[in-house]
Amino acid sequence: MHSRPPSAPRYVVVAGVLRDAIIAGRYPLGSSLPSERQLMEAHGIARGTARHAISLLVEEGTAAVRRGAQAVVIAAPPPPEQTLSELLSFSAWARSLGCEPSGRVIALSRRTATPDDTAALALGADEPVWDLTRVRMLDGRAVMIERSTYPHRIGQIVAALDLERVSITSALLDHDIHLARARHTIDARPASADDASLLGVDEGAPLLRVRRLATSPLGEPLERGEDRYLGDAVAFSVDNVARQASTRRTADRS
Amino acid sequence: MHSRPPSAPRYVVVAGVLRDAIIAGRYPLGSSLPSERQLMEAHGIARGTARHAISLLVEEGTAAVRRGAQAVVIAAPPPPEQTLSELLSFSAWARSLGCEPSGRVIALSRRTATPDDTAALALGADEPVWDLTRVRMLDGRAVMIERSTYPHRIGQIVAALDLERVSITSALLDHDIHLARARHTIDARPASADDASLLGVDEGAPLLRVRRLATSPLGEPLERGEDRYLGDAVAFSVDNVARQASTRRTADRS
DNA sequence: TAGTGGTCTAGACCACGTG
DNA sequence: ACGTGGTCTAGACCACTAC
Repeated sequence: MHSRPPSAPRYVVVAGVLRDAIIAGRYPLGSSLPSERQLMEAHGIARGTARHAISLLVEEGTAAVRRGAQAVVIAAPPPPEQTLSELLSFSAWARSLGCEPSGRVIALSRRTATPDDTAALALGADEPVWDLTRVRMLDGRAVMIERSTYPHRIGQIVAALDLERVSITSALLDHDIHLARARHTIDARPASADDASLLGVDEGAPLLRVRRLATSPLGEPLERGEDRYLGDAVAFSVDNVARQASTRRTADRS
Repeated sequence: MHSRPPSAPRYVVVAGVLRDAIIAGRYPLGSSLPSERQLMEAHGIARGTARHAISLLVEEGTAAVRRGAQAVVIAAPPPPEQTLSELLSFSAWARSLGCEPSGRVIALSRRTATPDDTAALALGADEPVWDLTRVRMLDGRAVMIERSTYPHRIGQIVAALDLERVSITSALLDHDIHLARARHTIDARPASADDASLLGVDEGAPLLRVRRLATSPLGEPLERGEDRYLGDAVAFSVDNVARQASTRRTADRS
């Protein structure tokens, strides 16, 4: 069963009941969910609340709705992970895979922001920033090089951490700093000589490059990063639904 | 101005008014949008309708809301593209870049589905499928190899097309077949000998591999594809918001 | 403390698809 | 023809933020 905190909104509770019923096989793939009016009756709620519940299932890709027909189950409910934090936190992701995450700090230093940094991180001129380079490992195997740049306010906190032991994401949370949004840009690049020696591959080997800008709930940039993954170790999955603007192909930069 | 069809829902109209005002500089980045009560007054609408309008801006990443405070502008409104169709249609994407799309058919053939196909495309055993391989070009430069597999029902339609001239996506639309959802899995692979000669690069060059499963609004698989892009010609961007489950890193398959 | 967004109710009319 | 989801109204109470 999907357990929920005591006083969740009614629409969240109802959505959870439906999810559980789907998992239990009560509504197989392709079958219809109860109509909004039926949900009103069954749970003693108003129609708006029933609609809200179903809309949660639609957002997460579990159900699809058509005008004039009841909602249809089109996929199994996803596990209740914190998807974004898994994407931003290597540690959280590794643990969800059942792997032991580890890391080695290659470099940590303070410097003056370049014009490039001030634009991307919305800084004033000449503000200091922090650079952090790490090699990240799954069960002892190096799979990724992570190069991050932090504004000084964040870098101060990061620099004080035991980076081999604690997760930056969760340490920032302790300081009430929430990474709430992120934009990732993904392409393929050949391994440089540096990359190659850090990851133990040949120079020129295909790496998946992920450039990242993570922001607070209000859009203030908190971290700028470039990760390079072993091309055959990691993949990114994206779900796209018509009418949602989340993923796009971008032009070449050559 | 963002023009809209005559009888759009009120909440869409109001959202459009807000978008236009943001673009016009009336609500700069970081400023507050009108409160829901103010929108009720200004547009003569109920609060639910005002909420709905703002929620559109939140979904598309233009605004952010916090309990107790008015919504805040956190980004410029995105262009009114059909993002998914741009992702699924090379032609539409190319035109949005101001490039001339073209393509060359390498192979088109019918064969019996493998167990792999029947699982991915939800087919019966031994159903026929169609394979299509194309090289795709932007302004005459080969940037991508596209390998698609279609169930027979779709393949029939595709095989009858002048593939050098018409877009498959729009041709399917004429047959009332809507590609409404897609899952993309992205990683980096070295160019095979075949890839290399088709794209005019060296064997082993880094390619961005995108595996795709496109489905109807109800989740019926319509196309399975594997695209290989020149690593330095194309990138994918993903926007992630906390609490939404759209993108994830997946484990290695080695 | 005043105003805000988050939740919820109880009605209503419409366009649409399914039976 | 009927039931469905899509839209919209007009209230209400609460928890939270800003001042």
